[in-house]
Amino acid sequence: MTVQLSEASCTSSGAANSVLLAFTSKTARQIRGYGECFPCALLLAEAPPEQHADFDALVHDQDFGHSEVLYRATAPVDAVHFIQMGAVKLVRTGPTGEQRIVRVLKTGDSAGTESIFSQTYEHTAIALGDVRVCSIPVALFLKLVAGSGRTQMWLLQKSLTALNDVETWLLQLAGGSVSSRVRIARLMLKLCADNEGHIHRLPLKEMGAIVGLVEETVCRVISEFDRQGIIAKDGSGSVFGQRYFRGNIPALKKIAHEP
Amino acid sequence: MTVQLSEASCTSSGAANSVLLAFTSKTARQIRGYGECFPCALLLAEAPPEQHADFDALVHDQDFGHSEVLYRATAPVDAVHFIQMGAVKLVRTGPTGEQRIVRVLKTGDSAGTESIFSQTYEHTAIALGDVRVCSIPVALFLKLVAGSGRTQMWLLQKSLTALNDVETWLLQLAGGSVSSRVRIARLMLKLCADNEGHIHRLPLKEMGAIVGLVEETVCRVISEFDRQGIIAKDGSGSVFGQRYFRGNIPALKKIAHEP
DNA sequence: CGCTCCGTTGAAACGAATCAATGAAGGTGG
DNA sequence: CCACCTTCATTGATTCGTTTCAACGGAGCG
Repeated sequence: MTVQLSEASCTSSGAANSVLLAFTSKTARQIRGYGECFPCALLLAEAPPEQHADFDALVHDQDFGHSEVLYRATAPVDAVHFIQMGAVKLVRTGPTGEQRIVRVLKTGDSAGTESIFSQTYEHTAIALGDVRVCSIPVALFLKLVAGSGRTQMWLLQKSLTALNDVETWLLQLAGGSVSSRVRIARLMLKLCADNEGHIHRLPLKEMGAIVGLVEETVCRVISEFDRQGIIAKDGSGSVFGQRYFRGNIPALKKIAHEP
Repeated sequence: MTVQLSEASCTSSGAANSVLLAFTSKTARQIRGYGECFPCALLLAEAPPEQHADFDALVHDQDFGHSEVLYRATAPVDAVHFIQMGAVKLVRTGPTGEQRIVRVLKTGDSAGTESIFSQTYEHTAIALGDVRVCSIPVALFLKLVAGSGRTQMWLLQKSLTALNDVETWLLQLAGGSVSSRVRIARLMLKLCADNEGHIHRLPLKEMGAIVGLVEETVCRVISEFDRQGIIAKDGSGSVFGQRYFRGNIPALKKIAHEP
């Protein structure tokens, strides 16, 4: 039996060029049970059979709780992680110690692959809420990648998507002539968790670290949105309400397109 | 005769992981005369002989003058360009029309490769000063890449380097809590043309488009640097003086590390 | 010569950072 | 179970930096 497995079911951002990524084989789930994780399925499907044992021995699931560290900048690169569930922030530290969140990874993204050619990680990766990942030692990962053109193309595509994301980030969120109000509206649109208006809720300080604003300013803007009924602090009191906003997406989009 | 050809001689930013890129063969210059251009040399060395004719027919040098457009955002992707000489700015346009320079490419970088999986370009690429590039139709490029794992790894590495650059850009230059003075000092360090203190001189408005400041503010800061003797408007009057500043690099570095 | 583009400078308006103080929530240990 | 402590969110008053508006001079060009 042959089955088409496309990344569309796994990725969150951008329209994947599925021509390159669809592959025909037994589904990964059938192969070994890594079906939940597209990258693992791809790697396994492309690996020569004699490496399957390595794979089983070295690849493992890992769970992280809120604000736990997946890896730390300047630490030696030991593994790459594929996010099966949850969100992860990538933090950079500047020459004078200033910190800034440069990306937020969601389900289907990979963490650490930026650094596979470096000696040390370039970011600190921190879980936002509960996170489940597949971890692969970097040595094995490199071996598997080297042997598979398809995996290389997949990685390349992921990397280009990430590049695109960061540039969009830079354009739309980073300071400059755009008002705080607009920047935060744009940020909220980026942090959408679904199509129901659920928005990942970060601490105000973290939002500030993304858009380059101070905690208090973020608070003021969000309070204003709240007063205008554009967002609500979903089920205040419940755990849910501390993890998500509920937002009026069209209204936010309108603001995001203001000057 | 076998010769090691490493990209170190071609790239400008970051320490290339030459293990991956060094390849053993006749040098490209010997092969066909594309030796000046590392990517062409690589592609040609990796291409099967029957494609060499295509290569000769379709790959050609191209020159651009100051502020000429290499390609335009939203236009269909037709070719990728390897910069042999000069500098190119990549401009993005936001939802509300705001423009921002997200990267500046220099000799050894490639333009357009970000978009090889897209239908349309993501940036507008504009020459800064005189530029010479090698242009390859994207269809041929994709064919060559698909057939060569080494080229894929090279592209991947380039892409990761670009990602790294943009994130650094975002962290260090984009607004937020960093003062205009520091941001511009950092920008000037990025625009260094050599080790003699020559700095690429962009119109004030363009500098503003990079760091997210208004023309006038940039002017004030630069005037201040001038008054303090940190930079000079190299040989005012000469063509040279309109293309470069002369800067006191250590002094600029000192400012760049201020809070 | 008049035109436009670019750089330059000043004065005033605005927005965000800063400083400061308070309240709500969660965790800890008695 | 409650007092304590820490962290996070909130709000106000003030200060500071950057934008905005405006005006002018110089360079290049038709």
